[in-house]
Amino acid sequence: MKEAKVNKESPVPLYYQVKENLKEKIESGVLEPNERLPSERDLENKHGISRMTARRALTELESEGYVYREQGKGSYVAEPKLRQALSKLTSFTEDMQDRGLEPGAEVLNKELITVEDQLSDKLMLQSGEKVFLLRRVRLADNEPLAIETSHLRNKFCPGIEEFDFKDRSLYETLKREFGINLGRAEQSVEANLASKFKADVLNVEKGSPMLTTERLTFLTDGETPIELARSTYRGDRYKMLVELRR
Amino acid sequence: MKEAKVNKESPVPLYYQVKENLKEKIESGVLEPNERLPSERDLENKHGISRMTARRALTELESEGYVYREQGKGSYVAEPKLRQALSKLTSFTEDMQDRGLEPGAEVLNKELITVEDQLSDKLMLQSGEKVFLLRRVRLADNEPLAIETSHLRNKFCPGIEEFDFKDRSLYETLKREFGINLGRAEQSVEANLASKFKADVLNVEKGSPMLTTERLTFLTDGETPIELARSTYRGDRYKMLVELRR
DNA sequence: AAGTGGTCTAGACCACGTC
DNA sequence: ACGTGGTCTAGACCACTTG
Repeated sequence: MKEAKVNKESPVPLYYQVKENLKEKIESGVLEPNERLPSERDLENKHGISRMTARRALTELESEGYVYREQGKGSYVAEPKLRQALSKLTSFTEDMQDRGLEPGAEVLNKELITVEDQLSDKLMLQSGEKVFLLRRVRLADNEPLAIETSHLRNKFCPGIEEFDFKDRSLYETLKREFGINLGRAEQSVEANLASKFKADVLNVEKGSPMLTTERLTFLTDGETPIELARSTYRGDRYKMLVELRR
Repeated sequence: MKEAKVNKESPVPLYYQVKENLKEKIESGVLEPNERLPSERDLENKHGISRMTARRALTELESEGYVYREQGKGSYVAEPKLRQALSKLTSFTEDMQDRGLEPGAEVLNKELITVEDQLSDKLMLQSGEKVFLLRRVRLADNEPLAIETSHLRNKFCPGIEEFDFKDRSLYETLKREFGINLGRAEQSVEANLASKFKADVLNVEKGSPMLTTERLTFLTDGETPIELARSTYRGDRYKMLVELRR
């Protein structure tokens, strides 16, 4: 009985389909913490795939903290706290999902522009190079939480301005539609006060505390800047989490 | 020509031998940044292993930041900065020195106490366990920049209350006087407004933006909490820097 | 056209944990 | 004895980059 839970005709890799399938069951609570997951051989039979493919889905879930595995015993759902994405390069969408909130967006502004000044320097733009500007209000469980302004080098994602980003992750679009994987980012974080405009959009009082981040994101070579994003979060609702080492 | 660089009789996995072999060449500088690594097929032939095994060595090096890979091109040595301090666990003293500022401190409060509530939970205190509390104003080039309150588990550093912390790094003291090395920390960051007390101490207006961090620091086993520190930085003077990785 | 990394198969043997 | 995850093989086809 090969239940058709994966689509072998799809361009989406099989291991990825299986992985997302399981991740969804974990995040939705269908599979509870410390509950046993299907074994590699189970997945092999159920989906009609090879063991190495089933295995890859499980090992990636393990490395992302969704699952822990014990030799001779099985694979189990990890405790939620262990999968908190600390100090990882995540999109707003992933960040909210990790916190158990429903991410959303309302597009304020979307256009192709040319820019001058320091923004051009940080992105190391060639002269006249076009930038895709996307400004969105970001929602968590339908409440406005942040204003996010992304500047993307359009030469790496031509035509991206045609997509609707209301319910679409920018990073996921870069990966799926343009084959762009991100490598690392340099981020600064500071505290300031809400301007009249931001206060109105985020439904807080003018002068409320805000957490502002500026993120410069690079491709996997670690050197080519692709995005500069500025985000302003409601200080009363958002706490940033970081894991520090050594 | 199967050069005997890996030992197939060893209990050490083949992929791990190949991985460590390459990592050593990268760290020693035999392979320079952006230099091409052997392809998967090269490693296959050179070591007499299968491609999947060679592949695993390379993909793990990639996920650890030693290598970046590009489809159709090859695998390359990553820039050292990418694998260095992404988010370093640093003291205020080190942080200021990195920025080229002169660190300083004024001790506001220093005492041995017993605590209840959530602080006790976070530090996983045994009942009745003493905590060393140290509250200081932190200075940068002789200007007040932050208020820092540390709670240390006194059982790991008995007698620490005798030291003067005016011009002495707490972390440096733990290391030199008590042989305590820190492993990792979980830190949260949020924005809020200055209270009357904090505003006075830091010489700003009440209601100014402040960046507040709470850091739970663990020993090198990664499990034993030793310090809980809460810091409040002037929002107009301090910007936190973080490096994020995929 | 040749080489590269990305995905996938259908087997195999092993170490480990449970019954 | 049996099922589990850990390692490994020897192929295969694909998409992509470069000469």
